[in-house]
Amino acid sequence: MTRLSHSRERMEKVPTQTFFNLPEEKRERIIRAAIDEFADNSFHQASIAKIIEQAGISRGSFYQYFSDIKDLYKFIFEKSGQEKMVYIYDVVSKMNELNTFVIMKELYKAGIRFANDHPKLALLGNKLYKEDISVRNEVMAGLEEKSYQFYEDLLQKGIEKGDVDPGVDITIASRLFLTMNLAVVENFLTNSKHDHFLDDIEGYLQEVDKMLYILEHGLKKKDYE
Amino acid sequence: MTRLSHSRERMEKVPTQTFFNLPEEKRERIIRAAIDEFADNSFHQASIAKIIEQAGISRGSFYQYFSDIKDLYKFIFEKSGQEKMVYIYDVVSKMNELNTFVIMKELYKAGIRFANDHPKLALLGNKLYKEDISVRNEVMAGLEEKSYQFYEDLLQKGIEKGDVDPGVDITIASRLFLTMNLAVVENFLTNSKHDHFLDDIEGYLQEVDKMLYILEHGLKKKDYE
DNA sequence: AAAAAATATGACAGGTGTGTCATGTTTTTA
DNA sequence: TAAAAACATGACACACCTGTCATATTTTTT
Repeated sequence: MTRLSHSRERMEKVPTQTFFNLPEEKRERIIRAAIDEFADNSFHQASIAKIIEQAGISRGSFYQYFSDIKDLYKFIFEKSGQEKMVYIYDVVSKMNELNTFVIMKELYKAGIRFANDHPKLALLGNKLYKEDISVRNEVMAGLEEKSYQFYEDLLQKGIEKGDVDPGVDITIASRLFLTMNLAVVENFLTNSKHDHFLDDIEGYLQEVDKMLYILEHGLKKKDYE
Repeated sequence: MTRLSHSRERMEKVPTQTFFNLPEEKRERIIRAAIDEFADNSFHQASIAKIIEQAGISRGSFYQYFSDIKDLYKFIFEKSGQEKMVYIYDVVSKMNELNTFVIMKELYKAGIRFANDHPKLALLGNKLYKEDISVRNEVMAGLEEKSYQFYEDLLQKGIEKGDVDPGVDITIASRLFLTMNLAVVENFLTNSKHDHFLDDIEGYLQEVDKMLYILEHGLKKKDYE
């Protein structure tokens, strides 16, 4: 209790307490408007003007909740991360038992399911990974390194389990893995927009299998002569 | 001759004839300013205001050479492509003789040498590949498809030569190859900026070897039991 | 119900950018 | 050398954005 009252410090929270005191409907409206804006625009193209316009709040109010658009971006990105966790939690929890390549496949699949259910969040996240390092550092606040670390651990465990070739450079492989994951989601998002609406994403998952086949076996022809 | 005179049509060239009539020194100043601006900023952040400021020309003059900033971007991107050609021409010409994986390696190496000699051009090109599809289509005008086609041909020849596993999906593999190429160059550019200045790029090429090892052999452990 | 605290508002100053245009200046042509 | 063509210039109108602030409204506290 004393704890709690102490937590109301002079340091402002990053979305302000005021923001969380808001009636849920209004708060949701702001969040939705922000997601739309960040899904459609790069960090620098996104504007407070458009967000408050769509959310139907005044400029003055915006600054009562966030100190600038970067704070809002951070908040939305974190929320997105939490939502994505829901999709990959099951896979992560089985990381020690399953074969490394099965894990990888499940991670890719989870990523696609997330993108299917929350296309705007996926879009927004992918956009962020394409931003300059300076923007990424400001908004993701070290989350990127965490991703790499996660994949490095996965591969390291894979070597210990005997699944993964000990000859591969783990740092490089994890970069490759993350990059490929982004490309896979990106590809899914563009295809599901333009082409036929794949209501079942199973068809698309076959594409992922082909991708993983390459990642697992390489491009070289096996069993000569 | 009649041909040549006919080519002076009512359709305005895209950098205007006026631009090419300019004294070389002035033209170069504009090109340099544009390269700087496009290397430092995204398509939407780049501005005519800053370019003319650095080049020391008036706003009115700019519009005598280009109809808007997109035209300038196109022009610079094309120039950059021509310059890059110089680096990969040798490799391309040997495409039929050499082993497919040797070709790939040489292509990566050529990309790195290009980035080493012309970091701003490489930066600018990499930035463009990260832009939205709409921007890419406007500026690259189908050049992207050409890149994919090039890699698909390389892989197809590889299968015919017996180098490449016929089981791999060529479309996906070519996407992977292009993506990796971008990542490699990106990585080189960031490293050569922040860390120690690698005056010899040979050290960095070892990284590329590790990358290609994965692409060639995959991540899976070989020779079981 | 009066005072205090919390929340909301939009006008405003100031910044950056674009494309145009009337007006110069220089070069070429006749 | 006079007319025409080519080239250069920067002020201007308009657009879009940001962060602040005096003021108004609502809610909570006393």
